[in-house]
Amino acid sequence: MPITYYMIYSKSADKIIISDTSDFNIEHILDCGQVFRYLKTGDCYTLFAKDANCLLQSKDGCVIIKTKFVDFFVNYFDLDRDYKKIKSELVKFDELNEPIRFGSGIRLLNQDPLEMIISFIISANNNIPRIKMIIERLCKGLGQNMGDYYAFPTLNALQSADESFFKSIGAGYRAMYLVNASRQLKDFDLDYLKSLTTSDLRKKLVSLMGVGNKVADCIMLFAYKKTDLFPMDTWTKRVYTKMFNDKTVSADVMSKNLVGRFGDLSGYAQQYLYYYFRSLKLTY
DNA sequence: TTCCAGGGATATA
DNA sequence: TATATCCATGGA
Repeated sequence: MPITYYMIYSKSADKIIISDTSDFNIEHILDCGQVFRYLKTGDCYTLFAKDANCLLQSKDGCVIIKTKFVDFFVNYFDLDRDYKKIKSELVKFDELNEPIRFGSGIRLLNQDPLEMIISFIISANNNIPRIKMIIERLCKGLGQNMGDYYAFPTLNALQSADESFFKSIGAGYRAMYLVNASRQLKDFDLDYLKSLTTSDLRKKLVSLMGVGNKVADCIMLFAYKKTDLFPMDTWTKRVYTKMFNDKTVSADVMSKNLVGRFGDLSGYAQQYLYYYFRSLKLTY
């Protein structure tokens, strides 16, 4: 039986080395809108996820990930998935040809469900620099002090905060959503939810205050690896309009039509399209 | 000054 | 079920 998979990385106690960077690009991964907690310092990036951190650096054609949390980040960066295969399937769609070439090093991260729920409630009708700033203040205000950084807050910490706190960090009218959603989450088993179908999980997530279909799709894509979905935001609506020359349909119908087109790889297709067209500042 | 950002809640028909 | 309006904030 042939072995079709090969390792793109090696790991030791304190670092991961990505030897094949054709499917791993730091900028592509960080700038495609799935993650908000990172800093650029010189030619390095510092990334924070849940209560862990790592340092990312390109060197001699490799990417080095320095961290105390090696196994956590092997999973986080989705290193055991074959992105060549995914891209070879998606590139059969003409409209994905250039976006895949442009964002060839994108990977869909396996992020923490609670962090994604809170982050994407904050993301609604907001822009990425402000989302980053609000989340940074959130961690500083409620997250555990890890020494040289702050962890993402636990659910208990989030539940201890009131509306005035969330307003003080700049959340605006989403402050009330964050208070209510945090309360509602006491009845959620976030690990169990992964076993639900995309449709059932979406129903569960949109019951949270501040979570609609788009935010739910982002949570499912970035925390639960549900890829038979296509989050429709202000950019991907423009992509749809450009692709089909039709801006009369609702976002839900757009999403449904695109999932009909890209199937189980829709979530990946969405990231390539989002990253490419946002970089072009596509307008109607 | 107005528009816009990884939209959602609410009222209304 | 489908559409209209309102919502904090700050950069462009």
